[in-house]
Amino acid sequence: MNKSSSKPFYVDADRLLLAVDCIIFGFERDGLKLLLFQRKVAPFQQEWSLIGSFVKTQESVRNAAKRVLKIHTGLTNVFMEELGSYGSVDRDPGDRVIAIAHYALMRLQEEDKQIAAEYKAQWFDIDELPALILDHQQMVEDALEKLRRKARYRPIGFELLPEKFTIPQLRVLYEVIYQRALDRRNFRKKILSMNVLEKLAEKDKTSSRKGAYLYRFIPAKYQEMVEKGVDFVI
Amino acid sequence: MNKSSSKPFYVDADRLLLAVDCIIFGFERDGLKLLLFQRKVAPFQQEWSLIGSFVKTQESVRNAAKRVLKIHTGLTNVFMEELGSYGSVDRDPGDRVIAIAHYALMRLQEEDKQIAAEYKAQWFDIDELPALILDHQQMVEDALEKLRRKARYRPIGFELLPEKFTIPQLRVLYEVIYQRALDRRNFRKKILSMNVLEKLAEKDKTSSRKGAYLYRFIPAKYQEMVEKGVDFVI
DNA sequence: CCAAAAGTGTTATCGCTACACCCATGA
DNA sequence: TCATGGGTGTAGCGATAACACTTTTGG
Repeated sequence: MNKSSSKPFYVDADRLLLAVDCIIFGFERDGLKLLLFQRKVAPFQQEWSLIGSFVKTQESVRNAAKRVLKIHTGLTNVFMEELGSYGSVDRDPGDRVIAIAHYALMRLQEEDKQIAAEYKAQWFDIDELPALILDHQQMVEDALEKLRRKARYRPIGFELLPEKFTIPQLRVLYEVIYQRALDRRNFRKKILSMNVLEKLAEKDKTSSRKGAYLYRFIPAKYQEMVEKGVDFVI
Repeated sequence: MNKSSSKPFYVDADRLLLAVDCIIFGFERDGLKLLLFQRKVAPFQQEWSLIGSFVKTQESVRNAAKRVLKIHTGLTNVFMEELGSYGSVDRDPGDRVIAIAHYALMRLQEEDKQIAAEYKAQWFDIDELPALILDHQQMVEDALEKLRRKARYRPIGFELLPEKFTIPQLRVLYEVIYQRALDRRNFRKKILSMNVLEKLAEKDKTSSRKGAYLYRFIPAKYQEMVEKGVDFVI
């Protein structure tokens, strides 16, 4: 396949470089993390950067973003969504490049940290980020804002939990996203009133002596909730 | 300037066609309209299409969208926002083209209809659209959903009104966006409780014998509201 | 004088917030 | 036995929703 296309249409249009950049948030009990890596190519070689790649002629934009994610984390089933385009003329002194930013959300586990290390990538605490190249700082800020807003009307947080989880785990997740404490009783009440959780007989005892009951989403109800766009927590 | 760039970086990356498409909503008392035109170029020549254009090397994505808007409506100061990218490989049989869709919102006036006519563009009732090319139907649906969601936490509707407007006008606007009737008393109460409106001495008598008082936004309060992202109406 | 739209208040309900004590358990 | 996190209920407040009559005025 020829890079500049063999088709007979649109022959006068400019051809541009199109990149995807991924803002990858990691969720841990003590806060949100961001995955950054040291750029391998010039310009700005070795500086801290979001992970990204150019979009190829034979892949969709979304697949390009998935490819980037897989390469740098090994993961494929991660919540990811488009943030928006960054298309000013001079954003990249290396050339005219339009970036389509995507943000992803994942639960951080030890294995993820190791994978990241292999690629010279590193997880940073969200409020202790190093200087980033280009407009990546702006992308991160925009992604955070979108994430928080989104969490209000889509059950985003749920994407981050294992199949079975406890209510305190779910609450901590939202506390991390919103960066503020939520009332335990009110949170439980609200969540349970949605009737999307099924209480299991098992308990998780990893974080307390007493143990907390595990829950699971009822798939049909959960799906319904996603579609209706339920107003969530705050 | 060379189309395929003279810079020394990123030489191995594919170069793609990037387009902007604009979903232009027009607001009238009797409902939302959409601006469509008959495509001038092959493939799909003469079929109904959103308005769009390829992004040039020397313009930002946003400016490309503004350019499209200006060409087809003559307007420059219109509320417009990015909707998202449409980047699947086969979306355009003419070539590999990534589209970045934008949606815009404007108050429809007679003059706009004339301008549109000159360009063989036409305003359609939102629920009487003709078949559209490519994935434009999908773009319109996505834009509508985003518009309605957005209207809940940003004072979008206000962008559509003239400087002086009546409360019934504002209400009709939200009724058109949400496609349902709103209670007159509750609407007025809620709007006034926000303290962003200044009541003027004049009345608008174009739509009733009694006449309705004109109002104006208090710029500082309005700005504040935009930034805080007030929860709105429903 | 009447048609047509503008303007106005009250009440019931619901959801959110704030808040404090007991429970189960492993060490 | 005690330290730690899990689990529970209630009362007050504010916001929303439902609802009907009066006012103005051009024709």
